[in-house]
Amino acid sequence: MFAAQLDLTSASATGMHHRHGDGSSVAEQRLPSATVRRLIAKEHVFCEGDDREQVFQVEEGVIAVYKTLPDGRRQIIDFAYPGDLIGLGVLDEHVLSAQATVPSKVKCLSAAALERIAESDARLALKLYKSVCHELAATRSLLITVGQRSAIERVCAFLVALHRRTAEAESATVDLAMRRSDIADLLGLTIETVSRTLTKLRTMGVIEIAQGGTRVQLCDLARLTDLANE
Amino acid sequence: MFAAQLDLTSASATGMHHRHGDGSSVAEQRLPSATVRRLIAKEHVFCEGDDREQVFQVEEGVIAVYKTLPDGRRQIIDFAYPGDLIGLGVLDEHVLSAQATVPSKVKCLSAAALERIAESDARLALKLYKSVCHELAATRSLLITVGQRSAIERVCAFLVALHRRTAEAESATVDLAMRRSDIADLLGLTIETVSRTLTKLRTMGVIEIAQGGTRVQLCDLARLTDLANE
DNA sequence: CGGCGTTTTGAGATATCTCAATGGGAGTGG
DNA sequence: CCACTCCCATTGAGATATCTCAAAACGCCG
Repeated sequence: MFAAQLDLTSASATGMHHRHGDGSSVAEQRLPSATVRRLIAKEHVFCEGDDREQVFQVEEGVIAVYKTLPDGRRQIIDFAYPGDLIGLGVLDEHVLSAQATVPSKVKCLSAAALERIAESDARLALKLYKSVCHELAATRSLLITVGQRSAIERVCAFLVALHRRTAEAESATVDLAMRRSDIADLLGLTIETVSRTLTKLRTMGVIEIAQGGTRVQLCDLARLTDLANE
Repeated sequence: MFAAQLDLTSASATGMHHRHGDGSSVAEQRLPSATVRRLIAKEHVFCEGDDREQVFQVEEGVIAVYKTLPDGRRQIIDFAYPGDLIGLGVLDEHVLSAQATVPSKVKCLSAAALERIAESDARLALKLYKSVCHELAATRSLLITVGQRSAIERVCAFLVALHRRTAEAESATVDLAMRRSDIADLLGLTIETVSRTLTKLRTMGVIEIAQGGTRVQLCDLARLTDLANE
């Protein structure tokens, strides 16, 4: 449920989520100063086929990373939350598109600079490696959800993962910060099925939905985890 | 359709540039000589939860990398073919299981040694990074297949990918080298649906099936690609 | 207040699954 | 060399989860 975790800025940056940051950043001095870009809902960070000039780190909001089939069907690969890196890869072009689901901010970093530095800096290269390993684990987890689970299991797994990923301490409430269509395209379901499943969970007393369907209270997290089948 | 691509032997054989200037290959000296392990069909290379002491490179055969849900449903994440690396990761334990689908051979490499070397060798670390990027791309591609495509599209996509991955020059024939159940668990379908879809493709004249259902001739590769929806 | 995008709900259609039976090879032992 | 068995693949028929199409309700913003 995260694109990549990487602490590129050292202790000087505050308010970041560092998950496996392990000390100061070597890249710090050499990376050109990063600019921040604001995005409105539905605005693209980049599109498939664009030159991969930059890598982005989410600062605020949610970015949906996705790919579309020729006929328009869309699979969301990942939602990127603050701290996550998007746009990493080995090619010159982006192979995925990335779009804000709500008003967001991203920090723009030079892809070339990052990779040039990594060529001589094992610490940074290893960090990139580990970040992508984490992203890979998240993608696998989604693959399992989409390949094997029923609609209700998928939605429960999504809610549990979202909670783990974004919940502030103690709070059993998650903010969806996206449309039903985004959840549907992540889970390989239709909007209607997502909606029906959510109301079924509400009827079962496992969740409560507020604020126009965007704020979800997880009343029975244990039950929810159980329904997700791990 | 591949776990990870990495030429570890040439990395050391061709000599890498080291910042410490000792002139010889770090990887070469410190990677313990690799042993080769033979596996019979269905034998495991490693299981989820095992200590991640080694990383393996497939030499012969096919290895299914998978994860099972508590209730036994299984999602195959990837088939690893000769040259592919399996077992890379950031944790001390394997999070996936790996099992030969046919008699196979794997080269065993020390995970600790590999990662220790990568800590001081940016070239190797960057290779690991790029390998995992490729694996990530393959997993995403499967995710899209499983999340968005119909049964016939999934099977076509599988056949096309298998062909790209394993076909010798000019040959329009692929060797399945696995059971229907393996294909089903990769594509998120049932054995019966895979079987029915295959015979439908045969009826349509797009493929021919020989040798007890393991050898498939792709009579109309263009059509097959088309049916896969890219 | 009106309009727009989104979500919810309903009812019927359908792709895929489930359960069950049949068939085919490959290997084994007589 | 021929049964016999086992495992796997195929085929069929009915069940069902999810999708599709359609309408109504909601919430937000100008």
